[in-house]
Amino acid sequence: MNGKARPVRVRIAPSPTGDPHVGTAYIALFNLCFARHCGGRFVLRIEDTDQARSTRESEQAIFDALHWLGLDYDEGPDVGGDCGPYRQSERLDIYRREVQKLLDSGHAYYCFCTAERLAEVRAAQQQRKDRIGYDGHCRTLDRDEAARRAAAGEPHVIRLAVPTEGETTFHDQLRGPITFQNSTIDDQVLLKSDGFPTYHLANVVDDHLMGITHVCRAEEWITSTPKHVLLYGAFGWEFPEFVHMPLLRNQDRSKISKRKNPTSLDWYREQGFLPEALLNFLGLMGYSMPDGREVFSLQEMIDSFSWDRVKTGGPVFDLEKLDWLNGEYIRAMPAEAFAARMAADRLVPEGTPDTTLLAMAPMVQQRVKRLCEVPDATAYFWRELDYPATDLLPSKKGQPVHDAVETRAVLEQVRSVFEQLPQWTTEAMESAMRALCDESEWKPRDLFMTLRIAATGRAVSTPLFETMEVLGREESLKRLSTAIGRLS
RNA sequence: GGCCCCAUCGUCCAGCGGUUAGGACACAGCCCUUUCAAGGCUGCGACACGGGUUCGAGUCCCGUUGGGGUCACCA
Repeated sequence: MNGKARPVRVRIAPSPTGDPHVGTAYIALFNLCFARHCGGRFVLRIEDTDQARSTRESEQAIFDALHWLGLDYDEGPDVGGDCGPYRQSERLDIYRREVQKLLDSGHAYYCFCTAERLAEVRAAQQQRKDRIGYDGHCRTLDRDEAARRAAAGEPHVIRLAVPTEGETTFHDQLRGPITFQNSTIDDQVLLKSDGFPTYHLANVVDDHLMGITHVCRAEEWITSTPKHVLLYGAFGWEFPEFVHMPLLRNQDRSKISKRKNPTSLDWYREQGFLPEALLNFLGLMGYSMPDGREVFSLQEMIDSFSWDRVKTGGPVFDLEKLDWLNGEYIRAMPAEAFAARMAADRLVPEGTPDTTLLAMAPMVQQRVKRLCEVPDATAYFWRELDYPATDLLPSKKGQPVHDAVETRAVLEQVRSVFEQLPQWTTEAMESAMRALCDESEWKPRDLFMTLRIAATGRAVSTPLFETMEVLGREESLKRLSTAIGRLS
């Protein structure tokens, strides 16, 4: 359709407002996969044309989030490139220069309508159930006169003169041709009264100047695409290929939103989702591997990438599946890596010996889905937890199996066995305890649970003897004594 | 409401005219088992509806319904 020989160049163009959005990562992922698959380049452009809402903090958060995810761009504000500046607020002269061309060719016109008038027009249209849009009031103004007024400093915007008749069609990579009647397209503002361009103008000008060959963005942009197409036409520029990705959805199928879903990438990072897992999950939203694999790396997605494998239906964002996937990635980590991660993320007390972390790692990895669960899941490794004495008494279906006297007696036996155990190892402890069961009325199940409570303070824990091995003999005996004390 | 997009299990995907409609998450049961996990096995569960086209439609076309997006000097 176009760009036969042009090297592939794609971009994401987030606006730096609020927290870095999961949708940005989603679109970035697909752009990056396509670019890398074709040996093209992936660009980050900051669309900060909304002076009121854009902030530098938000911009920095976008950089950080993208880098955290490993969605590294080849060009961007913080990494440079040959097509800069990559921040629209630094390209204002370019937009003014370009929009002047449109003014000269009659494709755009000055508009002096006040916000009040526009509101009135809109209200009237709404009441009459008319088409909503600018009524063309200033379109017929004398060109020279309008230019004079503008030059004299009268507040104004510049609008696109959309043809009143005919239709505009563009090709979407995933959806085929999409047609709009020109009569339904508004005379969009191109340059705002503050001298800043609107998204529409800046986006088209920059995509052209930056050599963007494929505009892959979210589905919500489809309705503004004909305006962009008209702009390319007015400028006499070559059209890019358009690719509109489906929108991520809330459970109720509305566009994913902060109120109904966590949308901040910072949140995912804080919760302890691994970048690889989040990327994999996002890839699952709308994409599938040729062999049906659900767990795959970014590189594997890049290698297999094809628009043919992208779905158009809007996927519901399912945190439960992300949790499962994150668990898969956590379990797949080498124990050394997980241990290092626990320390680096301060999920464990500072100064914890590597040997301890390494011993714990396999037990913990298997039991958490998010890294943020680690501190609670390992609490009893660092301190003796409080618990009611009754937790120590084994019961079956609510009926007591051993009373406090029996339980205390067996714990004292256990303590003396453990004190004399030649080796403080899982194997030694387990065989000693099973032997004790053979000689007493205690079933392993009951004894082990009582010991589990004594050692960890919880009915749910990492494997008993492995845990006690990590705790060490001294600490374990101390906790046994505490338990015995509670039954006195 | 106008315009535009979309439509296979509850959810995410496979299917690109001929399939007992497959997999994953979740859920349920069983197994393993010192708890919880993890793992294994089994089960539950879908082509929105109506017309065409065709020897034959989940697959192609049209309509209906449903869902979504968009109608700003926000992107």
